[in-house]
Amino acid sequence: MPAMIATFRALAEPNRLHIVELLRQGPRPVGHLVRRLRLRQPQVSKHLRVLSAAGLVDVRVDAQRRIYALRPAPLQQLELWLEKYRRLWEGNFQRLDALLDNLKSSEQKSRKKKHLRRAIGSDHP
Amino acid sequence: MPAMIATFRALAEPNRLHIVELLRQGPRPVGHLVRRLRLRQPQVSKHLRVLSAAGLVDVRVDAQRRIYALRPAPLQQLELWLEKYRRLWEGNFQRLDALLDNLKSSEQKSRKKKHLRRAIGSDHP
DNA sequence: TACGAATATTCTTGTCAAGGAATATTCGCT
DNA sequence: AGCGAATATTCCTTGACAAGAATATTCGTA
Repeated sequence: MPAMIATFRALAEPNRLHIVELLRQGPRPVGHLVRRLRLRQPQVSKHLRVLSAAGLVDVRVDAQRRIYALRPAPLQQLELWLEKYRRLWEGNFQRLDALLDNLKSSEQKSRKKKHLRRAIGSDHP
Repeated sequence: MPAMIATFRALAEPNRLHIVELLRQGPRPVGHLVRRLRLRQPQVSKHLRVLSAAGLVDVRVDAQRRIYALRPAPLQQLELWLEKYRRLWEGNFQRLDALLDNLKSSEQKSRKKKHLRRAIGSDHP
C-alpha cells in the first residue's frame, strides 16, 4: 500500500498529471511534452524522473531521444484499490447516515440523538 | 480536472490515506481515528480538514463530537478518470511499443531504428 | 455555573519538493 | 574531430506543508 502513496504523490502534481494525460495517447519523446506543457525542458525531465520512480512511466532509448510510455501497472493497482470503495455509491450503504440525519431534523433531539450515537457514530463499533 | 488534483493531493499523504481507509468501514468520530492512527488529536483534525476541503469527507455534528464520513463523489470521479486509461491494459494497445522494442534487440540497429522512430516515437504524430 | 470531554485552531519550526539557470552528457551527422 | 540536437543533472532559492506544543471552543452534565 505504500505503492498507492507513490502513485498518488506522483499524480498530485498538475504538470505530472498533464504528462500522464499526454502519454495516454501513446509513447512520446521528451521534446514533444516540452512543447505541449508550459514548462522548460529540464523541469519536464525532472517530472519524468518522478513518474519513472513511481513506476508510472517507462523509457525507451532512441539515439539522443528518450521515448516515454505509460506503464499500466500502477493504474491497474489504483483501480483495484478503488473497487473496495465502490459499494459506497453502488449499494445504499453509508447513505443510511444521511437518512438518519434527516430524520433527526424532524424530531426532538435529546433522547433520539443518544440512540443514533450508539447506532452509527459509536466509538467502539 | 483540478478536482482530480485535489483528490490526489489529499490521498498522497499516508495518514490521510489511512483515515480514508478507516472511514471505509463507516462514519467515525475523531477520537476513534486518533486511537487507530499513530497521531495526536490535533494532527488528525488537521488532516480531516484537508480531506474535507477536498470533498472527500463530510462532518455531522453530534454534541461535542464530529462524526466524519466518506463522500463517494471524488472517488467516483477518480474511477471515471481511470476508465479512460483502461484500454492500456485491456486491449493490447501500447504493448505494441514493448513488442517493437524486443524485435529491435534481435536485429542490426541503424536502418530499423529510423523506421521505428517515424512509426512510434514521432514528434509530430 | 463550573467542569471535563471532544475537537478545532494558532504559532512555530524543520523538511521537502518545484522552478530557474547553468552545465553536463550522449548521439548522429558532416 | 567537431558541431548541434535532445535530454539529463546539479546547485540554488523559495514556498508549501506536516508535526509539535499550547491554547481555544463547544457541549453535556453534576
